Amino acid sequence: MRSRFISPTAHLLCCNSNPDTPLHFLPTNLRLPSPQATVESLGRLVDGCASPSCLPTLRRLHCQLLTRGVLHPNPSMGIKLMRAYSSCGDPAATRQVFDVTPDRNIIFFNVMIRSYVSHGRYGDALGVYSGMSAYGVRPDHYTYPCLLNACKGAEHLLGGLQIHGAVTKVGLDSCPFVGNTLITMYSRCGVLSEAERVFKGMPYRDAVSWNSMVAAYAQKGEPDRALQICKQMAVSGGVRPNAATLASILPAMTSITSDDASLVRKLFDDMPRKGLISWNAMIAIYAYNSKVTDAVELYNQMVSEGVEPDAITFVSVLPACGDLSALALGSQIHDYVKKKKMCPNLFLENALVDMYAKCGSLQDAREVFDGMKEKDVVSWTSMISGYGMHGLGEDAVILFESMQKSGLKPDHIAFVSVISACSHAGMLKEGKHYFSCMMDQYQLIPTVEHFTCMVDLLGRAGCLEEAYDFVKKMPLEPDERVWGALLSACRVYQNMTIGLAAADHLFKLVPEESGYYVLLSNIYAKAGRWEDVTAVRNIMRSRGIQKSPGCSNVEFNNRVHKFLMGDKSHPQSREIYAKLDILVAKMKESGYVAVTDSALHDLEDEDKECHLAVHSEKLAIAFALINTSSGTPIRITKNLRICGDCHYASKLISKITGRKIVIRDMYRFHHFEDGACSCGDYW
DNA sequence: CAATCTTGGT
Repeated sequence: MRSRFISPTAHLLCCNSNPDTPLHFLPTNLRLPSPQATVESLGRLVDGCASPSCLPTLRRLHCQLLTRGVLHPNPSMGIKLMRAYSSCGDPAATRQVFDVTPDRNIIFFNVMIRSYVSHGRYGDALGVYSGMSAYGVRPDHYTYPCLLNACKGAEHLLGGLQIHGAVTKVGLDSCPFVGNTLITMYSRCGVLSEAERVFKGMPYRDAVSWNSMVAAYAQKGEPDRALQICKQMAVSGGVRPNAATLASILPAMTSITSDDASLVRKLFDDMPRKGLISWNAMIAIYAYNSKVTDAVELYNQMVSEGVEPDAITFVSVLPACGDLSALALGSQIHDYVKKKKMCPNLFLENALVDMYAKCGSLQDAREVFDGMKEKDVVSWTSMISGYGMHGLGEDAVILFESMQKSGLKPDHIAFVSVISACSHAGMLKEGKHYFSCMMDQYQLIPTVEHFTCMVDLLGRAGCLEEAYDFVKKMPLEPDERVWGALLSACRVYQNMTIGLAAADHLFKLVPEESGYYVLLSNIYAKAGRWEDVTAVRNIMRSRGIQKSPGCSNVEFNNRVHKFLMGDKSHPQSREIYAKLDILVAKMKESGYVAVTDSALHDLEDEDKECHLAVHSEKLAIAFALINTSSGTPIRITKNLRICGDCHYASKLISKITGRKIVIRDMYRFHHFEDGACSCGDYW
C-alpha cells in the first residue's frame, strides 16, 4: 500500500523537471537565497510563495532545498513546500513532494488532502484518506473537516455518511470543527434533517455552527426558517449574529417582505463592529429586493464611515445605480474602479456595462464592453439588451451574431434580450427567426418570458390577430405579462375587441394593478367612448384602486431630484411652472394641441390640458432646462410608461430648445432630438 | 518546537 504514494520517478525530481520551464529560461530578477541563508530564512521565502506567479521562484527554492540537503531532515520544510505549491495552484507538485518524503506524519496527509480539496479534486482527496491507515497514520480532528469538505464539494452523501460514522467511532463528533463541517456537508447534500440533528446534538455551538444552519436554510430558499435561527442565535445561543450571518442568509433574501428587510437591517445595526462583508451583505440584500434607494444610501454611509468598498460592493451598488439612472454615481464608481485598477474583473465589468446601458449611456457601456479581456454570456446579453432598450435592434442583432461566432452559447436570457430588441425596433422577421432558432438550434424550451416577447413583437408590428392566436395556442398558461403585452398593442392599434379580451383576463389575474385599467381607459378615450372611460373609472373606484402616481427623476449636482404629477414641493417650483408656461406657449406656436386621450378622466378639454401640463416628466424637463446650460442633454427616468401627450411634447421641446432629451420609461429609452423620437412613435 | 481544520459575499 505504501508504494502507492511513491512515484517511480521520485528520485529524479528537481526544480527543472518540468520540460516547459528549463532553469536557464527563468527570469533572472527572482529573489534567491544567499549561500549563507539559514533554514528559517529559506522557510520564510517558501512561505512567501502564495500565488501562481510565484511558481518559478518556488521551483528554484525547491532546488536549493534539495541541493543543500535541508528538505528531508526538516519535516516542517516539506510541509511549507507542499503548502506553497498548493497555493500556487500546483497540486501535482504538492503530491510529488508528498511522495518523496520518507517519514510522513499526520500533517503531511492533512496538507495533501486539503490541497486536493481546494483544487476540487475530491476523489483524490478521499484516495489519500483511504491509504492512510495502511501507512500507519490515523486521521485526526484536522483530517475529518477536510474530508467532509471533499464530500460536500462532490455532493457525495454516501462518503459523507461513512466519514460521519468514522468520526463517531473515534469520538471526534464533539469537536466543533468537525460538527460544523458535518452541518454544511449534509446541507449541501440536501439532507437538512441530518444537518439539524447534528446541530442539535452538538455539545458546544459557536457562531459558525449557527451560521452554517442559517446558510443551510437560506440556500434551501427558506427565508423564514433562516431568519428564525438568526433571532434564536442571539437569545439562546450566547453568540451574536455577525458578518457571516448576514452573508449566510443572502441566498434567501430575494423578494422578501419589507418587514423582513427591516429585521435584517436591525441585525446589521446591532453589530458592534461592521466590516466590509457586513456592509456588502446588507447592501446586496437591499439591491436584491429592488430597494435601490436604500442600497445607495447605505453605500454612501459606508463610504462616509471610511470603509473601503471592493468589487463585491460595486456589483451590488451598480445595478441600483442602473435602476435609479444615477449616472453620476455610477461613473464615479467607474473612476474609482479605474484608479484602483480593479479590472479585469468579469463581474464588475458586466455590472458596469449594465449600469451604463440602463443610465442611457450606450457609448460608455460599449467602451467597457470592448475593453473586456474576457466576456461571458452575461456580458454580451447586457450589451444586447442595452441596444434593445434604446431601440437599436440592428446593433443588438449584430452583437448576437458575433456572440455566437465567438463560440458562446446563448442562454434563455440572451434570447429574451434579442427578441425583445427586435420587438422594440419593429424587426418582425428577425424576432420570429430567433424564436425558432432558440428551439431548433439550441434546444432551449421557451418560457413565459419568451412568449411575452413574441406577443409583444407581433403586437407592436400590428399583427394583433396573430398575437392573440399565439396567446391562445401557447403551451403555457399566459400570465399577466403576456396579456399586458397584448393589451398594450391593442392601445397602439386601437383594437377594441382583442383589447377587451386581454383586459378581461388581466382584471381577473391582477385586479389590483392600476396600470391595466389606465391602458383600457386610454383605448376607450382614443375612441371617444367617454361613458366607457367613466365606467372604468367607477370600477377602479369601487375596487379602491388608485392610479399609481407618475414620478420622474432627474440627476443634477450629484442628487436625484424627484417630481410627482402636479408637484409643487420643489424649492424651484415657481420657476419651473413659469418655464413650463413659456414652453407650452411656444409649443402651441409650433402647432401643439394637447393629446387629451392620454388623460384618464373625461374632463373638459381645457381641464385635461391642465392635468397634462403638470405631468411629472414635463416638470422634470423644465427643471433641467432651468438648471443646465444649453446643449447639455437632459436625462429623465420615469416610473410608468410615458404618456402620449408627454411624448409629443418632448419631441417639440427638443426642437424648440435644441436639447437632446433622453427619457427612460418603464419599458425603454426614448431619445428625443430635433422633434423626433428614436422609438419611431412606436412604444 | 513548528507545520494542518470549520461559516460567509459578485
